[in-house]
Amino acid sequence: MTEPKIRNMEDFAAVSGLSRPTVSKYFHDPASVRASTRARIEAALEQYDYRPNIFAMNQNRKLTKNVGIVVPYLADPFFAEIVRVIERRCVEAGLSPFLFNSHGERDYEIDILNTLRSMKPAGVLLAPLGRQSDKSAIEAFCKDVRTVLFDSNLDDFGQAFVGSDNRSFVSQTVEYLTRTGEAPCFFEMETPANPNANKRRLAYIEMMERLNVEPKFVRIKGSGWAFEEIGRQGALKALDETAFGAGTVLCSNDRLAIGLLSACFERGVRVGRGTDCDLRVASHDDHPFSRFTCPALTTSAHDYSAVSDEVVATLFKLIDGGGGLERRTEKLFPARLIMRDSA
Amino acid sequence: MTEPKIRNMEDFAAVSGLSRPTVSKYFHDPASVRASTRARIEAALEQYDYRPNIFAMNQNRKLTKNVGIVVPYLADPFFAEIVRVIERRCVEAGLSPFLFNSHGERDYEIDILNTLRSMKPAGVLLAPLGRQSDKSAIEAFCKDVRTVLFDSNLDDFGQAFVGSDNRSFVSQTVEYLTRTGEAPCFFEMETPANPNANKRRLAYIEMMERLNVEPKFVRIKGSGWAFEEIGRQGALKALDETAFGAGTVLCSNDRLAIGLLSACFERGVRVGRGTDCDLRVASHDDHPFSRFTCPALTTSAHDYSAVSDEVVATLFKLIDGGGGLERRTEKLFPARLIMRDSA
DNA sequence: CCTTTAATTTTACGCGCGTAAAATTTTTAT
DNA sequence: ATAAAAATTTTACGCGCGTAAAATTAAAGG
Repeated sequence: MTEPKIRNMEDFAAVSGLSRPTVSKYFHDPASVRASTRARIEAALEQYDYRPNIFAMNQNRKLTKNVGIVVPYLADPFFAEIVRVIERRCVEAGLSPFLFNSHGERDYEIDILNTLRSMKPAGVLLAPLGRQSDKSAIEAFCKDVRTVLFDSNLDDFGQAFVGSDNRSFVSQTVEYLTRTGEAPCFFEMETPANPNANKRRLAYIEMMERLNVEPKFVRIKGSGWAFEEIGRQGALKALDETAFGAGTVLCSNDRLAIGLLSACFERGVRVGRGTDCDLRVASHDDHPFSRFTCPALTTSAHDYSAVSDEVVATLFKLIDGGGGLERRTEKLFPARLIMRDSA
Repeated sequence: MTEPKIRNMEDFAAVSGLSRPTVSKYFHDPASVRASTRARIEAALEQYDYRPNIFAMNQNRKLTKNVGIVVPYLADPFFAEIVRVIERRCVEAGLSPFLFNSHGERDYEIDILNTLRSMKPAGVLLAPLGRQSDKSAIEAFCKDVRTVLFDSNLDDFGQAFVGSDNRSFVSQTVEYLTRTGEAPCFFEMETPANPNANKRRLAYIEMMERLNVEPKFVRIKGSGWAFEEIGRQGALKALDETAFGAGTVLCSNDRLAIGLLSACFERGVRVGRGTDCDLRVASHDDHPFSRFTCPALTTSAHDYSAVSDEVVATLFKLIDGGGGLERRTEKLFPARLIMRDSA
């Protein structure tokens, strides 16, 4: 080809026979230029496949189309899955999602917030670490950048919170287990990283009191994000000490349950609701792998799709609203009980 | 505070008592300014916590410190895990990793490459989709941007490839299974998305021929990235048709194996190497969950750490080398057999 | 202590684009 | 057809920073 090299929007406008600002308008919103102009630009686009410099664009734009998505630990399939859906929604809406992983560490989270601040994003979807978060850093960030919290609520930071209703999760599993057998004991980490874990514990206690049954806990040690291994080790110890006396266990979350099921298999403890079984196990989250445990895990499912939709919808409200919402909103979605073979 | 508001580097340089370009040098490389100058900047930094505009910085920089990391499907824990390690290595080295997920789709991958091109990254670490990739798009991209391919090799694109040695994976599992029992049949998808799957099949055939045993395949239908479910459905069908005759199965990858184990449990097929077992199952990848299947999965492990280190080291060579490497390199890491209870 | 050389800082300019306001063209109403 | 209104395009300027080259300062050598 003997086409002249297109180095910037100026060059591209020249070959399109238009002025640069007109082309600029087109890239900001193709509908904002006349149809005939749009056609000319798109024709030139085919021929030269020019793309605006992303940095120069964002530098001066009042509002970039960037959206930050921050999760505490991306190697957790639960977050990988929810992020997968959210990211797609953003792209469909013409936004540019940027994905950040806090790696379970306070310092990473702080660095990410600083990076995001300098990216001047249209909005940020933040699932905070929880207990480990630097609350004052997050509070300061939320004042500067329009932020929607999801998964874990943190004080009243951000313009909105979208998550699942932990009480709904627990009430359904406890009710089901009790109705079809006996009230469960609660299997959880001693010092959970995530505020949802605390809410689930409280909901468990509340449910048990309503049923007039003494709440019973198996609390295991451990830190970090290797919940399956923590659950497995804790369960091995508990099994050896016959701590699950009752015969029905409700795990705080599916990852612990996966470890527990692995320990049961290793110890020859039969899990399920059959008469020949030793233990019933249920849990919360509907982790992507809970379908494939042995036996398949009975669990309370997040409405991944509804949560993702609401998170992105809230973000749009923030963006369109200009200055943000009038007041902070909290939206919680109920769980759906998924009965499988483990309980 | 009555401090003047710092709006840009000019302001910040003023309160530091320096010129803006000196401050600019500092941010590019703190060691490039005199110690006394550095001290003054850092003192001012404490007081005003200014951060340079990331877009303006990258716009003019010959080489940004951005690194693109692209994986075909982030909700696959295998990729989540390897990305987790790579990302940390990059941060430790002072680079800014940006994570992209191709969502298993050709169009996403193309869009990501376009976005990356406009980000003028110092380098890109690309795990391509494989069969679904738009080869010419990737080829063109690799010519413009210094790229290290990992996980899946694709023709001779990019400046280097880093991955695992599929033959090493398969030879160890086949050898082990054969030595401790009998030669396995091979469980795989009919039309795998990933070139590694093809290499594993060829390695299996080669190993079997060397052992003078007829290769035997169970090939299952399915498309997409829900490998566990595909494996489960395929295994249910195969079990019902007693297609695993031999009693020893080698799965192309752990995710299929997870589905297979789930199917075995459902059908009451006992998996393991004990005399009371019906089937031995082994696989490849050492997926983060393979430790927690029931029974725990015998598998060939990637050397995640070595691969990650090498990927990042290769990237550094590219960056430091300025124009890149003299010639394309390929580095393959051998697998490590992990004996667990499934075989 | 003075000159030469090296290290550092400043001057001066440009990057690629957004955007308000001015100029132009197109559409609508008369 | 023509004036008024609306839509669109162009002019003109600035954003925040990188960087080559010039100017300055510090270090080295005699």
